[in-house]
Amino acid sequence: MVVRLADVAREAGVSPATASRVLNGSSRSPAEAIAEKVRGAAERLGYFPNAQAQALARSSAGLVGLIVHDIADPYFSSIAHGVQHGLKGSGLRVMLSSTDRDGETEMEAVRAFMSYRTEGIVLAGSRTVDGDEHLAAAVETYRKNGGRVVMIGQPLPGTLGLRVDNRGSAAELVRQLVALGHRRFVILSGDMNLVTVGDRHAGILEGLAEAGLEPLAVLPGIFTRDGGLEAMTEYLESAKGEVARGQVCVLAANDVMALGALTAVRRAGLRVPQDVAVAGFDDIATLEDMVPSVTTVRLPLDAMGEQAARMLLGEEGEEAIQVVEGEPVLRESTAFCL
Amino acid sequence: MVVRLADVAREAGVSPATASRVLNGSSRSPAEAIAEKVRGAAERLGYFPNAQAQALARSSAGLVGLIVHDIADPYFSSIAHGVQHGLKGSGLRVMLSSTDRDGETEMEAVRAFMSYRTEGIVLAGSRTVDGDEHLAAAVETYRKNGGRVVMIGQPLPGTLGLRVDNRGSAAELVRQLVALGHRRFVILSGDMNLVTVGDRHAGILEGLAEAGLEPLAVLPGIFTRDGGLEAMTEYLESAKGEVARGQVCVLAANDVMALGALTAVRRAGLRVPQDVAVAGFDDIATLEDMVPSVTTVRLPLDAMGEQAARMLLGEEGEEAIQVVEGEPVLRESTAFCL
DNA sequence: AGTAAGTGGGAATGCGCTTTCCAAGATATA
DNA sequence: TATATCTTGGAAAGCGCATTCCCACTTACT
Repeated sequence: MVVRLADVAREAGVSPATASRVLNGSSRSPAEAIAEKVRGAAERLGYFPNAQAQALARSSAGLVGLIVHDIADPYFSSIAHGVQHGLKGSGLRVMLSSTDRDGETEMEAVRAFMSYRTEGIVLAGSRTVDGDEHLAAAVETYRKNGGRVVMIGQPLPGTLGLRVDNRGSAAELVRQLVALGHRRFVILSGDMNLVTVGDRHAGILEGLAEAGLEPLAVLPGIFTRDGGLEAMTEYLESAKGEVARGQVCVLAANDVMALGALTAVRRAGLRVPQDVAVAGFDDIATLEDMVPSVTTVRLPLDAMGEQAARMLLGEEGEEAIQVVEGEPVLRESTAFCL
Repeated sequence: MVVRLADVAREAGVSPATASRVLNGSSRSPAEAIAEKVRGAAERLGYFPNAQAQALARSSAGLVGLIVHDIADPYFSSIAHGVQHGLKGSGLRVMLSSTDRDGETEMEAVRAFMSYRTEGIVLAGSRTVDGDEHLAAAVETYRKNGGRVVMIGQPLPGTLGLRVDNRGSAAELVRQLVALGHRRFVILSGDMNLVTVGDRHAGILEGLAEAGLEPLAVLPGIFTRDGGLEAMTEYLESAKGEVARGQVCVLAANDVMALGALTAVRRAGLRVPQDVAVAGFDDIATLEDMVPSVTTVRLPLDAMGEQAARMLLGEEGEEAIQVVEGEPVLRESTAFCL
């Protein structure tokens, strides 16, 4: 049914060894006349090398693993795009795992990638405050077995990765907002068990402290658009007075939460930014088409994915960890209104 | 360095055959006492099966391929999410290829998936009007070699798939807009070489024709947000008069183009929907947070991905092709203004 | 012409696992 | 007790390919 290398060799009247040398970039390549015969035979028979067999023989599978929390989230899909792009031309294929933020699923992905002998793993998605020992152990095992791991966000010790300066960037955002005149902040935090959330939170508090301020409220929630919508809706219900007293500036833990919050504000019949100013974090693509445009901290997501891929390929010098600074981008959604 | 099954077997004092039977869901399972010894040994040694070797021995790799035009595009990332979800529990892993709409890259992906002996391929992304013979041939070869192919959009003949009724849905959208009072339409078409674009275009014309209308203009462009932005900007430059004469309704070939168009309109200092109404197609997630909310045709993207996965698994009866109807969702961006 | 060095192709081995196929022991039936 | 029927674990043969040797043969040089 399926054409094997041996079939091609027979058809071309050569040995499997020769056929192999012709069809795969071997260091030794046979005479052109023979090579031509082999290629002709392969073409005629419709030969496709069996990647599993190659992987076994070469003990290298030509795969890399990509783990993200949610591929439908623009944050991760941009990174995924960058990774694909960065891998282009390397001959490596990517295995994707979208874990829906489930730790067990994430571990399972690492184990699977271990089994598939992927050359490396790009692991995007926040670490959690408490439950990472298992993941760390799995990653460690993976590395011991010869795989490279590039983490985006907060690299685990020993791994390569891009460390996003969530804390510093958040603090800087707050500084700029304070300079604009804002004083009354509400933090829309997301799941505090996520390290990313914690860091951004800490950065915000730091920025506020520098100005001698404290947040009016801290709203926990889920780290998604709907999470932002819910938490904000609830807040606006319970704190009508606060908002009536003057413009409030909501600092969301990421952009999708900010979008949810934005919608919540509008549904409550309030204006952005006059009544409630809103800022996000990440600078996902759709943000620039919003009206009012939304303040955020820009992260070069696509480039980060690409760089992660290059680190995996070992093309990035031996800088184990690179720090990514976010750049605050002040837009209309946080215009200060007396 | 790396632990093999044979090592586990030796450690447990059994044969490799027995170890294999214990550790992988074989039909024959040894006595519990022995099984326990084997599991213990595997655990102690940190054994991970080599998926390549298993694939070779079983001649089945436990992989499925997923090909999308651009994983960063919310249309595709939603589908990808659905596919992942639909595969959950099947033990299948997904190999991703984001092709950036390049036919050659797409072909390469099919070939790679052929080599990796994936059980099937989910192929999302529009066919092109002219250049599909190669793809069709590759897909045909793939199928002959025993793989299933599920196409989302316009299934090629012989493949399984979800056929999106682009034409009918577009016509229906137009009907509803006409009923609202709109008469002056501009079509923002995207690359007419894409079948999806052509179908939606045809549907729009059909809807217009029913009302005895013709489009004011047809703007070709690239099938992305920036494509929409550019084409619309250009149009607004060159057709100031047209817009001044009264509200124009722009029908974009998809949502991301519509978002670009929206921004173009605003940058030109015009109002949505009073001066220019805008409608998209797909109903990507961020649409609901836009102000004004954007009219579109809703496609159940996530569910489509999930269903595609199930079709690949053969869980969907033997209906080879299922038709997906889009549902027009009229929102503020197309409010009719005299 | 004779030897050394180089070339090019093939036989054979092994990558790590699954899966027949066997054999030996256990149990059952007459 | 002797024969038939299950069970169970192991030996061995692949799965499809890359690659190391090895050998036959050229070419270069003295």
